[in-house]
This record gives sequence, structure tokens and C-alpha cells, in this order.
Amino acid sequence: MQETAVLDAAEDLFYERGIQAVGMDQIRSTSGVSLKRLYQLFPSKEALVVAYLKRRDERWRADLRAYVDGKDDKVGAVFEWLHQWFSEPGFRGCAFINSFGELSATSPKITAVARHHKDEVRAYLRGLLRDDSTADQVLLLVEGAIVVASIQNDPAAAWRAKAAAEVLVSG
Amino acid sequence: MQETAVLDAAEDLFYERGIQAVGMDQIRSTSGVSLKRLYQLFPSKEALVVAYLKRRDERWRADLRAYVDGKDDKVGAVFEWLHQWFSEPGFRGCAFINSFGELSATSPKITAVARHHKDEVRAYLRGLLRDDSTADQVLLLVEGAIVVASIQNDPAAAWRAKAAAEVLVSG
DNA sequence: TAGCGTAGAGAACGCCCGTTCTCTGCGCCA
DNA sequence: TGGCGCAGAGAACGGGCGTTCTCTACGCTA
Repeated sequence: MQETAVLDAAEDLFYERGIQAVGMDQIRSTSGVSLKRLYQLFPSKEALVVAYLKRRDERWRADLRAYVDGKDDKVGAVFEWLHQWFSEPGFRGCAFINSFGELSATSPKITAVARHHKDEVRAYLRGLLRDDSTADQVLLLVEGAIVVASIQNDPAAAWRAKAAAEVLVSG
Repeated sequence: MQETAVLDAAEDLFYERGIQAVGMDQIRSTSGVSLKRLYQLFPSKEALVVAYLKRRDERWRADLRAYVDGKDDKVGAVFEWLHQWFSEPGFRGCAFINSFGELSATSPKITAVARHHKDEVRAYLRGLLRDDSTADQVLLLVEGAIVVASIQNDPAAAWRAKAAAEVLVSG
């Protein structure tokens, strides 16, 4: 489907290079969808960015859930999954943190999507832990691990976060 | 001094709106320094961004040190200081995380400055704690608190991080 | 006072952006 | 087969970007 091709191209390019660094022409040539059709599917670049982020949010959380579901140590599994993610070749941090830093001053819609993603992650952790304040602390470790892993290019941040989470959960 | 005026304008505008959203003309009109002189002081926009980030890095860490120095509970004081920062009117997250998300794919120099800032923060925490692996865990809480406070617009993230840090340090 | 060098203001340059429009050509129905 | 409509390719548009250049006017030296 054309919409999927456009979103695939958008995700590859926006995540890899940043949103403002990618023009609509590059989305066109990568997706193979004409500019006219592209604007029929998404009436503006902002709408395309929002669609890209929404799809990524849902897939990201579904992947995390799928990995954690079978495991006994749910919290530990979250950080194992993060470590896997950090180790992927194209890893460049959290798309939502990056978009927020780039565009929160310009676009309330993009700000809202980023906020929603973090809300959902927090809710997921609360469901995993049954103690809200511990879950909120674990969320801080998750976000911190993502930031440190990307900026320092150091996937092992996930293991340090895992060790810290174990202390918080057991304590 | 003109250089200071330019850096002040750059910091205000880049931090508030993002780097790519601010043009050199706006730096000129805000600082009152002519474009020609501006390019004598900083030979390119990238050089100006690097200078802005370097000055901010040093001032940020000096402010943190100044606040923490007198306190008994050094680690607690770090999070108190963060809470103060999060509560400032123009708070929009960490300039280095934001710049990294926006430009790490484009500019190795900016990437290096962001990485250096985080290295220095880590080193500072290690000096405070004398136990490197605990310090690295506290770093995750610091970064996580910054991210959550900015995206959720919730300065209280600092208090949750403080409580978690107390558990990690005492444990 | 005459002449020179410097610095400032802002126009100009080439390029790329997001978005729209035009023009071409192909597929469908009578 | 002839006429119609849709869709694709890409040119066009207005504007903004980073950077450079021109031109003016002022201040110092003799």
C-alpha cells in the first residue's frame, strides 16, 4: 500500500537524520509515491510526522510487550529488551525525545504525540509493577538509559539501569 | 562585549526554539551585531552553535557545583537543584539532549560537545559518590528526570528521582 | 581640510524548503 | 475508435536559509 510505503520512508529518514533535515522530496523519491498523491494521503509535513510517530509508538510498545510477556522477571525483561534495541545498528535514541527536542517549540501536535508515548510507557510500567511510585522511578531509569545509551553510544547503560531497577523494586 | 551579546542571543533563541528553527538574521537582530562582524567572530553557524553549547555546559556545571558545595547531602542537593531548574519559566529540557537529537546525524562537532557534557556530569557524580557504579546509576536518574520533567512538563520528577537515588546510595 | 581605511547596514546569491499547479499520457466506456 | 477523466512527473512559486559582497559614511592621520 502506498500509505505504508510513505510511512516506511518517513520513519527511515526522519529517525536517521532528524525531521527538519529531511525534505518532502526525499520522502517522495524514497517511497516512490508522487508528491501529489503524498499530499492526498497526508495534507502537510506535520501530519506525516504525526502519523510516523503514532505508528512508531504503537509498534514500539507492542514489541516491548511481546518480548516481556513470556518472561518471569518482567522488569528485568524490559531492560533486556532495551539492551537489544540499543544494540541495533541504526539506533539513534528515542524518536519521541528527539522530535520533542527538535519541534516542541514549533508544533503542539508533535509535542502531544511525544507526551502521549511517554504516558503510555509509564502506564505500562505501572501495570507491570502494581506500585505506582516504584514504577515511576523505573520509568526514570528507562528514560535515562535511552539518553545515555544514545549520546554515549553505550548499550550497556541498559544493564546499569537493570541493576538499579532491581534495587528499587526489591527495596 | 560583542561576542557575549552574540552568545547571549544565540543561547536564548537556540534553547527556546531549537537550532534549525533560528536563522542567523535573528541572531543578528537580537544581538545587535552586524552580520559581517558576526561572521568574523564565528565563521559559521555550526561554530556559533558549538560555542553556545560549550559556554552553556560550563555555566550549567558551575551552577550545579555552586549549589551543591555547601550542602551536607550532596546527592540530594543535586536533585534539589534540578527541581529548581525544572521550575524555571523557560525550561525546555537539556540543551545537549535536544541538540543531539536534532543534529547528531548532521554534525560530528555538535555530537562531540553533547557527549563531552554528559561525560563531565558523570565524572562530577563519580566525584560526589566515590562508588563509580552507584554514580552511574544516579546519572541515569538525573537524565531520566530531565527527560520526564520536560516532556511531561512535571518538575516533580526531580523528587521521584531523589527518592530513588536515596535508595540506591544507601543500599 | 583632504585622503585613507575600517566597519556597518543590508542587498544579493545560490540553494533548498513546503506546497501547488500544469501538462502530459494512459485507461476506461460508448 | 474517439473522447473523457484521472493520475503521475516534475516545474513553478514564494519564502527563508547560510553566507558573501557592495556601498556608504564615519574617524583618524598629515
